[in-house]
Amino acid sequence: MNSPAGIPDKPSLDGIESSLVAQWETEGVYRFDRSATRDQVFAIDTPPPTVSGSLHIGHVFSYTHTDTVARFQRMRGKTVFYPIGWDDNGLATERRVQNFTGVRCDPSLPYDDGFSAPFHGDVPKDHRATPVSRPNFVELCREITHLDEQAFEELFRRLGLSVDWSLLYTTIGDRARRVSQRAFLRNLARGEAYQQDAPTLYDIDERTAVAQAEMEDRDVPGAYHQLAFHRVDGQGDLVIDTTRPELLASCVAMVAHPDDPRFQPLFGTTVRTPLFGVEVPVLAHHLAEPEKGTGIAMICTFGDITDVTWWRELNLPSRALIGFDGRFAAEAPEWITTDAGREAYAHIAGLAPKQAQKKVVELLQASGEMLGDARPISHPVKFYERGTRPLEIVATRQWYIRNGGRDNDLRDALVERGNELTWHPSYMQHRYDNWVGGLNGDWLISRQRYFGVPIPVWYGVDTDGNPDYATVLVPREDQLPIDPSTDVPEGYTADQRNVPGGFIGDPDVMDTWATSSLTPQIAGDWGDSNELFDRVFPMDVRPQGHDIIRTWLFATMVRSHHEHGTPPWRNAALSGWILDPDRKKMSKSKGNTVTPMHLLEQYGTDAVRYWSASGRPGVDTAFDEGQMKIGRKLALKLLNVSKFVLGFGEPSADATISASIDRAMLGRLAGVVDDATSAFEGFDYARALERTEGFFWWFCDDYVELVKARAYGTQDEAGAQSARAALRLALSAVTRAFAPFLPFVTDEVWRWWQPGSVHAAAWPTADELGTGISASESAAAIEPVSEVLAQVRRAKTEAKVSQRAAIDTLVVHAPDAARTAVEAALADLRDAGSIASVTFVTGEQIVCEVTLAPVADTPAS
RNA sequence: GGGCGUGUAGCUCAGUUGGUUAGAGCACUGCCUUCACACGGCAGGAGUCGGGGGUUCGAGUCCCUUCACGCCCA
Repeated sequence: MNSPAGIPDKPSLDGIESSLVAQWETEGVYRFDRSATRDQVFAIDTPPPTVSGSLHIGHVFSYTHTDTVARFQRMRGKTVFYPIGWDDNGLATERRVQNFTGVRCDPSLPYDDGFSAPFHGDVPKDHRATPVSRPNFVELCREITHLDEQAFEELFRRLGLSVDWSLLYTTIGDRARRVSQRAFLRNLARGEAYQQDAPTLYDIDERTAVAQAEMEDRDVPGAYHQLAFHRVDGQGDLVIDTTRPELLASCVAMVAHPDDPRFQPLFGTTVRTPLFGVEVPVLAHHLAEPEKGTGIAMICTFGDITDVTWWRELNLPSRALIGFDGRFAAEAPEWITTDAGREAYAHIAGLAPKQAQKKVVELLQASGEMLGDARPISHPVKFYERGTRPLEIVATRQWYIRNGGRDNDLRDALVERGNELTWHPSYMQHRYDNWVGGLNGDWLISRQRYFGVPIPVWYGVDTDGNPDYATVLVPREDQLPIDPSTDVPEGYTADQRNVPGGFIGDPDVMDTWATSSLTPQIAGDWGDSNELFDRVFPMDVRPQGHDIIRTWLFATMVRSHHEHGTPPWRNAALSGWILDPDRKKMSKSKGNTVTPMHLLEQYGTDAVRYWSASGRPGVDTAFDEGQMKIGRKLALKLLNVSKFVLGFGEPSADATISASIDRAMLGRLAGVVDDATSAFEGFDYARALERTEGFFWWFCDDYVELVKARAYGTQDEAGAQSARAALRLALSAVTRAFAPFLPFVTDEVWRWWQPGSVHAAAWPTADELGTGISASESAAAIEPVSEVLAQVRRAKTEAKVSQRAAIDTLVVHAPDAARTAVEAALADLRDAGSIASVTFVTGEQIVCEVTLAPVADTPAS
């Protein structure tokens, strides 16, 4: 058969990606229409990937899921707002820059405009980080992230994501800084943002405060130490168990459960701490656990979060000793008044907690105030999720945004906002509810870091030269973005910086989540003119990983609730993770990640997308190259069957689809299209793919085999026209139904015979297939025919002859209804099976007796 | 300790409100060089649906209980 013009003789998948990617860009297939009204728009709040290294196969997986939905909605006629951003600010980037270039930021240094980084990768192990100014450090961060961003873009384009690249943003870019600072100032004006001097979880290595969402418990070895406190009434000792004896100098009280009869008589009395001799009260609080240790504990400021609660609720003094450097204060504090106590403190002054513990234990053992030996245990301790040493609690001034952690009304309102979302899958909402319900403080957003969005305020400086944090100077919104370390507040001049009566800039930046919680506002260009924003907000869907519900999803909800009084989206679509073959989560730290580029090259993009799209929403999925092989097979099959079907040529203008089996095939396809459509509407791309794929293989294996002879013209003209028209109609619909999953091969074959891109074509509907045949009628017409065909094939396989081998007689035992269906397709069956004659016998089930034609002995005949 | 999820063939997974004999692909085995496709086609074997109990005419599906694994939180 000669291929018509436009159809290659040897269709191939090789190289189709690069030419189509370029074509899509030129044709603007995925360009957002800024004149569309909100009801015509489908808006996606795409996750901006963290730019700190390389993309791995997990990115391919989840971004493909969203892309299939975007393509579906576009084909349904929506104008799809599908932006992309790079999350490039934050600690992850700072670390990468430090490790890659061998520098560290020292904000006290002046800018050096001739500076260049000592290394670009391969920093020697013995290199001591070169200190650089903050502006130089930020420049390096921008340089390195820019390189990474180019690599990300290349991969995402190669992956065929139908994002509108003209909507690209970065979380450190001007637009993001402007939006982030504007939102903060609005929070501040409404009282949702506030500063507070309070105990804060603090990473002493990174030297920054850490939010509740960023910490995690890790089981670490520790030990119980039994310490004797001395009753002031001289009636003996009170013995406690503690894992942190080094904090003894920070002890402010003892605490036991109010119902505990062992300690009830002691409430209201005082004891003296061992070693330091500080007099502290014995108090009652319900959080004290009678079963834990000796049933009574010491409260230190601050050993853990419970200490903070006790400190607050029992109105205790603050006796913090560990500073920002993670070391004990150099001078003995004023509350230690005895000479012996001050002498003891001198031993731990300036030490880190671990060394201090060792020293305190030695001293206690020497004084006899520690009973017995330390008893090793394993217990959970709070860590910054990126940190290596336990968090300390340090009293500092920080900025917070109210998130319901200290306000039940707000908490309830945020839970209610969660109810306004449709969650996919629905059980993911529990994680949100649990997280919101379990909050125990507001959201700490200030970070003592460098590569981030500056907190856009200054403070007055009093006549003594001390910052007056109560006098907050703010910029106007039209001045944003600003950097308070270089910009000057209105009414001041630059030479008034840091001088009495002048001003001082806030040195901190915002937590990266404080900016990424505004992705809908950043992507939608929220601001003075909301021409774009009003067309896209609230967005239709937030796709994201289930592990960041407590951070990204929740934070975005908080900002939108405060600013807009609405959820930021209608749907939340949570994707699962990629697991390695041992069912462990793929992550960089485990070293089991797989990079995607070679897979895209080896199997083709469509094949990798096929594997991705077969991972069901929210379900963790094993990395499986086998699925990619199947995806490649599928793409090849579509290529080949398209060539075959189109090779029959166009049916005549008056062709009618009259053959029963043709109409039944289209009826089955109509049901599949309906199913795929409703699956997609519920974000279940995997089901849409599965249904379409199931139809497609049946179509190729059975239907095409059955009708190909008729389509060639072996029967009458009407039959040929019917087959050709039905084949083309089905091919068109199937190509479009596969388009969201296999964007390359579908567009390749579509362009052989249709104008424009398949991605600009309409999503198939049951109506256009025009049969009006129900699913059960289709099945009744098809299944007996498929069954007979299968039995004929089996007979040939068992006889070890070719499927082309001729059959003399076929006797079909079948119930009447099945017989009617088989007779309707009898000519096709005889062609497909090379069957000379067929007779029917009434029977319960379909059973075929096959008599093969004798095979000639001589090979030459 | 609380919450959520998962457990179906050697592997990866479908199985919608309970309804014939539990499905698909991979892998494996056999056959077919066939005129769209050998980067192919046709066919085959293979499962006590994690265990136990219950509801029901009927349970992979609903209820209870238990085990294993994973995740989130404390």
